[in-house]
Order: sequence, then C-alpha cells, then structure tokens
Amino acid sequence: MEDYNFKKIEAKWQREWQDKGVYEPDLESAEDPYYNLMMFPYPSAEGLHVGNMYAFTGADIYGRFKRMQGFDVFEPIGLDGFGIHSENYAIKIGTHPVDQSKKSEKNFYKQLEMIGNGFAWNEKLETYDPEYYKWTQWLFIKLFENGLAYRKKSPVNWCPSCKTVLADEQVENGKCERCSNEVERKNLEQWFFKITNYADALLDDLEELDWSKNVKIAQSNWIGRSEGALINFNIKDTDESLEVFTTRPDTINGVTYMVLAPEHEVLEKLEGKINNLKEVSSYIEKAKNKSDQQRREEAGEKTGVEVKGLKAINPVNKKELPVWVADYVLSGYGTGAIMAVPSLDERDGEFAEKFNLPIIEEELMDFNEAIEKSGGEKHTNYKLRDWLISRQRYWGPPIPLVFCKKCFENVKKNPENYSKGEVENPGWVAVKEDSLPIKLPYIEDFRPKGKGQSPLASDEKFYKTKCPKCGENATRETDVSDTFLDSSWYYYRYIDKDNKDSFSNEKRVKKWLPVDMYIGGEEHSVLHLLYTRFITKALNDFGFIDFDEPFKKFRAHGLLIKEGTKMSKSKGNVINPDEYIEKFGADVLRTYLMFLAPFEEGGDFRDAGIMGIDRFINRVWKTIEKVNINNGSDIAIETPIKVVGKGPNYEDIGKPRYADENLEKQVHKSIKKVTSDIKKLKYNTAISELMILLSYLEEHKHLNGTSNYKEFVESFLKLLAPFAPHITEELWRNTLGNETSIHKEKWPKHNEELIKESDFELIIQVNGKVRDTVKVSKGINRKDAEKIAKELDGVAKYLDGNNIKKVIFVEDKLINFVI
RNA sequence: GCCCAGGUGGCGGAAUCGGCAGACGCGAUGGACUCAAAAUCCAUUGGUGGUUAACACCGUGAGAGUUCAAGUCUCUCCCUGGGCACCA
Repeated sequence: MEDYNFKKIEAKWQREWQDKGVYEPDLESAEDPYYNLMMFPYPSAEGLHVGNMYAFTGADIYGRFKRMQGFDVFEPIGLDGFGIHSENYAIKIGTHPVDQSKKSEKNFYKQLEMIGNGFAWNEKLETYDPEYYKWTQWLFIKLFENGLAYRKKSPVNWCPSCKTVLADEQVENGKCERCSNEVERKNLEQWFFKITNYADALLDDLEELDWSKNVKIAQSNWIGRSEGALINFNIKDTDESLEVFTTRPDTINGVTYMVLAPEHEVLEKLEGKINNLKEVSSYIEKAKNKSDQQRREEAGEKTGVEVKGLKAINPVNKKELPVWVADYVLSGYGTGAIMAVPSLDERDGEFAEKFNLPIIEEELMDFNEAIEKSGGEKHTNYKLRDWLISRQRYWGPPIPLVFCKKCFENVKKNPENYSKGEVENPGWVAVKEDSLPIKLPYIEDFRPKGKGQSPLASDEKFYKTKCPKCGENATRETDVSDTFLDSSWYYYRYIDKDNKDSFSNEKRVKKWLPVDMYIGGEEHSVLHLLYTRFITKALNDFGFIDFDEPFKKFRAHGLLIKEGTKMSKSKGNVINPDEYIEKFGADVLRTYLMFLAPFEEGGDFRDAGIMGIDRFINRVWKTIEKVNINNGSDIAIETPIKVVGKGPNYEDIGKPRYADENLEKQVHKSIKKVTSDIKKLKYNTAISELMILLSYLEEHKHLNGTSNYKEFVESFLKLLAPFAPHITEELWRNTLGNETSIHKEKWPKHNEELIKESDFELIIQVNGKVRDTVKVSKGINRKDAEKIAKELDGVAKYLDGNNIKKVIFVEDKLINFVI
C-alpha cells in the first residue's frame, strides 16, 4: 500500500483529462447541452485569488454533477483582461498592459489548471484578443446603428485618480469602484447606451428569472420605477411653467411651495424676473461645486434660497406658491422640480420648518381625480440612467466611430443615407464592419492624461483617418469603451470563438443559449448582470437571437473570509491558493472550501479546519485503495454486522453502530441526500453526508471482496467525484480497474424502497417535555401508541396520580400527554 | 433613514411540515500505539446541580405572544454583515 501522493496523481489526471478532452463537449452537435458558466476573472492582481477559486470550485461541482447526470456540459473559462482594472495593475507595477497581459495570462491559466476544474480549455478566450474585441466593436456599431448609442453633454462622474469618466453603476458611495477615490462631477460630452429604453423590460422580466433573490431586489431597486404623474404649475405673469413629477398627486391641495434643483433651466430663463438674483446665483454656484460626497454628508441639513419674484400657481386650488431653489432636489431625477407638501413629506417638512414656511394642510384627493383636475398626466419615472460607455483610457477596445465634418452637413441634407445613430449624432459615422477590428495601437506612454481624453488622442496615426461613408478626412473617436461591454457578451463567444464571420453562429446560439446556470459574485448585481441583460435584450430586438434573457438561472456565491475577518492585502491575511494546493492538494482545498458553510453564504477559512478534510481524503484513500475486486461473490445484505462503536447507550456496544441500519440502506440514503444537497448548492452538508458514508464503508470493510461492497464503493466514489475529482479518478481507474473516466459515469440513483423504515422512535412527551422514546412500527394507531407509552416507567412516574386532560398524537412522530 | 440577509457550544456550522437542538468537522480532555514525538486509532466533550451515577433543571441575541409543543410562527427591541441613500 502506498501513501496517497496527491502531487503526482493530480498532475497525472489533469494531463489525461486535457489529452482525452474529457470536458470538451461537441459544440456543434451535443445532444443534451448544458451551459454551466462562471463569471470569468480579471487577471489584474498578483494571481488567482482564493475567492476566485472558491467561486470556480462551487460552479465546477455543479457542472460535474450535471455532466454525470448525462448532460453535455460546457464549462468554459477565459480572461476579462481588457479594461481599467488590468490597466491600473499594469500602471501600479510599472509594466505596459500589453506585456503584462501576456504574463498574467500565463500565470492565471497555470493556476486555473491546478484547481482541477472541468474546463473546456479549447474554447478559452481573452477579451483583449483582437479577434475578440473585433466583435465588441461590432456590438457597439449595432447599438449605434439602432439608435441605442448617443453622445451628450451632461454632468458625469469623473474619477480624478483613474482620470476617466464612470457609469453610475461604477460609483459606490460616491467613490470609484476601482480605486476608491472620491468621484467628482464634471460636465462633459460622452457616449451613452440607452439602457433606460429597457427599464420596464429589465424590471418586469426579473420576475420570471430563477436568480438569487438579493440580486433581483438589488436590480429592482436600482431601476427604481415609481408610478406617479407629471403636473404643470404655471409661473405667475410669465409664459413659463414648472413641470413636476410626483408619486402623490392626491396631496396636491397640501402643496405649500415649489422647489427647483440648482441646475433647473427656468432659473436661467427667468433671470430678469428674480429680485434677489445675486443671492440665488451665489447659492446655485455653491451647490454646483459640491461633490456628491459633500451632498451626501450634508443630507438632512437642508439648505436653500427663496427665488423672490417668482410665484407658481397651484393648478387645482389656484393658490399662489413661493418658489425656492434647494439642492435637496436633484436635477437628474424626475423633472428637477418638486411640489413640496410639508405636511406629508418628511424632507419637505424639515425644509419648511427650517425656513419657517407656513404649512398648508388639506384633505387628500382621489389619485385620478387630482391628475385630471390639475391637467396633469400619469407618468412613470425611473432611477436608472443611461450607461455611460466611453472611457478616457488606453487599455480597451477603441470605440469604432469616426467624426466627419462633411457628413455632419450631409446627414442633415440626406438623412436617408445614414443609420439611425448617424442621424441622431450628426457627423458621427460607424466604421465599416469589414474594417474591424480597429486595433488598439501600441502606445509607449499609455498612462491616462487626465485632460478628458484618452492617450489615443496623442496618436495621430491612429485618429487621422478617412470617413468610411464619404471618404473625406475624418477623425476617429479616441476614447475606448467601458470594460463591462467586453464582459457583456463573452458567453456568446465561448460557444464559437474561432468564428471569423459573426460574433456567434445561429445554430450554436440556438443549441447552447441562454446559459443554463451562471454562478458569480453578488457585487455584480447592478453592474455586469444588468448590462448583460440589456445587451441580450438589444440583440433580441435586432433579431440576432430569439430569447431576451441571457441566464436562466443565476446563483450568487457568498463571501469567503479568513479567521472571521475580510481578507485584504493591508491586513496581510490574503490566502494564496497555490500554497494550500502545494501542501494539501487541490482535492483537499476544493473540498475544504465547500465544507466551510453553504456555498451561497460564503465561509470562514481557518487553517486548523483544513486538517479535517485532509484526514477525510486520506481515509478515503486508505479505505478504498484496499478494495478487492477479484473475489466477486455476493453477500446477503442482512448479514448481521458486528461493530464496536458509539451508541446512545452502553448496551448498544457490540450492536451495529446505527442500530437498525445496514450499509446498503446508508448508501441509498447518502445518494438521496448528496443529490438533493448538490442541487441546492448545499455542498457543506453533502460533504458531511459523504463523511458518514465513509465511516460506514470503513466499519463494514470485512465485506471487502464481495461484489456488493465494490458497488457501494463505486457509488461513494461517484458521489465524491465532483468535490475531489483527482483522487476519485485515481481510485476509479487504478484500484477499481475501470477503463474510462469516472467523470463521465452515470450519477447513482437511490432506491426509495431500500430507505423506507418499518420502525420509528416514538417520542413520548408529558406536558411537551420528552420523557422517553420507544421503537414501534410505523403506522401505529393512537390507541396502541397511548397504551405502550403509558406503560413505560419513565412516563408512568409523571402520569401517576394525575388526570390526563388531553392526548396529542402525531402519526409516526410523537405522543404528548397533557396533565 | 429605507431594503435585504443573519444572530445556535470554545470555533466553522447542522436541524423538509412547528415535533428528541447542537449532524458533520475543528479544537480540547483522557486512553491505546511509541524510548519519545508526530501521525493514526478509541472514548468523552452545551451549561449548572448531583457521588465520575441515576436523574433534575437551564439553554438557539433580549422581551412578550400564539400553541399540547417554538431555533422555526407573530409583535417589539438590540446587535452584526451587505445594498441603496434627500429618488419627490
């Protein structure tokens, strides 16, 4: 007998799996396709993070389970290496992103191989590969041509450290999602995608999705739909009016005053009528200079100035209302103006109190009547804003558009010659599809400049070009697109990554998509997971696909922490998976990670705890390595089994450890439990069950040599295979002598008949307290149960001399005497 | 402030329907093996009282409630983690 040499064995099978293509489904003609996808990593950090490994292992177990259930599982892997995260890392360590990506790529793929996942390596892809981003650019053009991309000057998020603009989703608590620096507001002209066109669809379709609940809630909150009304308030003695959005038109009689956001355009238009213009202007100036961070900190402490000279008229009761400007009203939401009802709205109340405004209290009207009487209309408002897609950075796909002065004129004269996007953005012309990819040039000084332009703007050779439409001199867009565009469609590419003619071919899309199971981090609830849904809905509208949701099922894994605290470089408690693989092997690390806690809840990694799994895996080896397959005689399952072990009472010593169990029953129980646990991603309890089953196998090793025992061992190995793919393969092939991989075997099925118990422990309670238990046959009736229970000493002494008021009998469970 | 998830031994965590709380693992203690240690194996391990017993009582963040019976259901409150945050 040899000790378990995991290093040799793991490497051997990893090689063999790749050579034999065990995990490569036939993408063209698989019969039962199952797309098991996990969020691909961005190789920006020093190496594969144990958090990545945690996520991948959890997803891989599910994939292996599905494969053994007979599906043609496709589990691809790739690198999301284009974009600001990878570029920031390159800047940090002082290498060029082009060189860094090559290094990271090698390192990451090496690490990803070591964890022993069932990846379809032939289909790996990298988002910075020109053959990939060619289609990212193609996608951009499709969105542009169909009127879903537009250029607009507006106040946007600017990260002074990353020196680029950011989408709203990429700002967390006023800070840059990437570098945690405070984000500023800048008025800039940028490219946007009209994700708001899909606000309703993105919200309504959530309902049908089998996704983690939290993610659905987060998306729903982010989209932030509210139903209400738009109502106009005329401004006295002018032709202007103030339009407000309100969810409570029924409160219109309680309107006490109006409030405008500092950016509201009426303030500029009616400048001449404002009596205290100086005061108002200075307030506006101050408010505009406040960062989001400041605004947030000051929230609650209301500021504002009355706009003297302007009065609004309540369209229902004709009351004359003062107009205020205050930054608690946001320009980006609704109409940037509100009707203030201090008697009902907490914020308005606070404001009114601070500025001593007399509060009007009136009865509520009927919702619809109020809208009608005010001359308003029903309206739905959203918090969701359009996706700001341009980045003033180097390491990303150049936006495939060109600005042409001639076309700027022509498009107005002959709009029929231009696409929707070109008409809506005069002068901007999409490059021709056959000239894609627009390759990212190698620029020595790739660092962001902070002038509101990408480093590409300093490369004349890059941006000077001819207009693809009219052939005149033109200028390329020099910004690159957001990295979340790269990752918004990668699952289309995996299934057809060498396709030169389209971003994915129709037949394969039909076969494999939408994705059956997607696993990833919850932090992408409103980033990646929202963007991908938008892109899929757009592709559906363009007629490229016939479904409108990318992922049928999504599960978020929990957060992995270390010894009770979050892992971070500054704390120095980041787990390096390589070290553990080196010391214990991939199987042990995989199984330990999954044993910590329910996969969807995360877990606490403790160095001491891994020993338990190390022991378990070694016990698996020791027990099964000795299995004798040559003597194949059958045994009678009923053979009494003499085992010394723990039991509930001393009298049980010498009896089977689990009094009425036998090995076969336990095998079938375990099959049932492990199967249902894996389905629910409760890997921790599945592993517990496997530990129990192993104890049974150990305790019944005197049965070794019988064909039954071999069968039980086979079942055990299959159940363990998704968790510990290497050791199970070794035992399956070498010890049990099988010719083909265990990972292609059929998942065992349990036989319900064999699990059925004829007896059960009847619980006997007196006044709800357990006083005794007794083993009786299932289906025992109330009368018999009562009789048996009353005769037990432990029960009788409590009942003695007492009047039984009531007897509760729960079939096959308990009997409770109430005295 | 709002929304979501959670609070169970020394620790990570179990517990379909309300029905024996603490599965499984770690750690700890005692023992076997060993010259010794490591490894391995066996036993014990929620708390208090009790003779190391039988047994009794207490025990799932706190307090109330519903129920024959509550970790599980209801209400109030406290704490932790996450998300959103002046969204009209």
